[in-house]
Amino acid sequence: MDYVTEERRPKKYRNYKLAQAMVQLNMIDTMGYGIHEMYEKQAKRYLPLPDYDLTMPQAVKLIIYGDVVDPAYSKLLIKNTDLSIMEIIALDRVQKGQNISKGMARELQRKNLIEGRRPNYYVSSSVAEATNKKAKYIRNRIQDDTFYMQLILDYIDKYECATRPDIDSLLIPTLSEVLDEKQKITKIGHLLTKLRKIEKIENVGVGRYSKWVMK
DNA sequence: AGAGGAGGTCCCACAAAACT
DNA sequence: AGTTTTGTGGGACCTCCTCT
Repeated sequence: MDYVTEERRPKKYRNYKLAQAMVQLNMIDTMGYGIHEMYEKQAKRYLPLPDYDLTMPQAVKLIIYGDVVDPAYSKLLIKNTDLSIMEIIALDRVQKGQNISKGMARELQRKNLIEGRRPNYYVSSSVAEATNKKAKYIRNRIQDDTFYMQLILDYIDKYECATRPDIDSLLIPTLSEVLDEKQKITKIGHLLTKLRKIEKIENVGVGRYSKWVMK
């Protein structure tokens, strides 16, 4: 992220000849402006911005999207050509379901560029459609929870019972990237409590031997 | 027996939406 | 504009099991 902003871009290389040699040996990209340029080019083409995967300690994985993920995002960019690069990046994160800072979220919300509630923001495609969309998005969000709950119910229905690890491995891959591992566990805990409260399922046993069954 | 861990429950704080 | 409702994450606490 830092390399995208002005401060972190190299203005010139201190050892020009060394840099040239490294370029010729394909050890570094042409002029060191690559990352910033890629972001700008993708934005100009109304495409989703590149992502970095830093999970591997020895390598950096760059994902460049060749296709539009969220059409609403592209429309928005076309209509708002005066957005700053940081705003575009933040919007892009929203459309990918990733986290953004509170301050940025507030700012984007004020400009009617995003809707929804932390941490479930959505890119709004236009102010005129906002009211329609809002209802739709809220419905989507509620649907998400019922979707997850249905997954749990289906699982228990099929296998008659489910342990917590069963349910975790069932839901964790499908939960939003916004949540980290710990938050996902908490969320699943809440979902289970919810299901128990509406008396769909019940918990038997305790600790390692606890399992969920249909009520 | 006691420490530590796993899993569940309850409740609180916070923020945003909905309501009036 | 102020108030109420709702959704969410997180912490404290409880029970019971396992390990030493």
